Amino acid sequence: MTCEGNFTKKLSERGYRVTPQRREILHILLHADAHLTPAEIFEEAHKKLPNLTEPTVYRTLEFLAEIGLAQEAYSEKSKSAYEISGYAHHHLICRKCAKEVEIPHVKVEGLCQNLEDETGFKLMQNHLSFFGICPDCQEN
Amino acid sequence: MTCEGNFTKKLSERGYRVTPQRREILHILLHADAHLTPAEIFEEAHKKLPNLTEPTVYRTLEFLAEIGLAQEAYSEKSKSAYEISGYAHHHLICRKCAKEVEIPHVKVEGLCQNLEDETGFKLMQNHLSFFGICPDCQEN
DNA sequence: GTCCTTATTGCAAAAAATTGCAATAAGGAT
DNA sequence: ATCCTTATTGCAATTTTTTGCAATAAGGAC
Repeated sequence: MTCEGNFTKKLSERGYRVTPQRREILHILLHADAHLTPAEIFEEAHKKLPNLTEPTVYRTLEFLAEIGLAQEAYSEKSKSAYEISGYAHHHLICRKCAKEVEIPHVKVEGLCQNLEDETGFKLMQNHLSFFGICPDCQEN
Repeated sequence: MTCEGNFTKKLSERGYRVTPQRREILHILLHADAHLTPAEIFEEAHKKLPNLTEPTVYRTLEFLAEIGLAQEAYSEKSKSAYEISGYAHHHLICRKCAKEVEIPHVKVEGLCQNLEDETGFKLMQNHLSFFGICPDCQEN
């Protein structure tokens, strides 16, 4: 089974079709160590699938996010970026140098629980982005 | 003094120019009860300033956010939206019906403090968006 | 394997957002 | 009030993202 097999299995189990395009995009997301923009994903996937088009990448990413296999990771200036859905985690991003620090979900869990209790909302929060200035940039 | 006077004053105090475009966009943001998209702001401002162009709206919003007079309020699917900078607050947004509940900053303050202490980052977090399903939509 | 249904893709076109640069006008100096 | 400097704007062109629709191909039935 290829590395994205677990994910394509979830697709077919849920009645969605497994296409080369979806397989390749999942593959790329799985091997990315950070989140990627649609443009980056297109560039990469296009090497393997020469007649893949941008609209397909955009629609596939949106689709994968909708069914929960990928998630949108908001980055600066509302440029969109995506990453594979894994363990819930969050990012602290420096507004100056763009350095990112990962925040484990446990840190945020208490707050989420409180919000759920108080508002009755069921949270689907698997990626928060906090912005700030990192220690290095504070000095300069 | 017009209603946006406080804001235009801050502009000139800090050496930025006060232009009809900036004045009008501030005016619109001030009278909005929610955050607005660049397109909505353009449409509105264009009535008063017929030869205002989109690029100016985009650049002005980005500029106002940069100097802290406005802030970007991330909404769904990374569409950008802006609101005037006031008291820090956050939103809990329903992914189904798009209903929004405001979350006062005090709820989030503790978490922010922890993150600052642990990472050394200085947070500039004046607007977080939490996503979930609201009580009404959970029933249906 | 072949056929059938329809989800998914690619293409073409449109809409939204961004960029570079010359023209304009804000605000200080005279 | 007029001039000067340069931040800011508008225009034109580009890039990015989205949409509609016909063509294709995934997956089930036979």
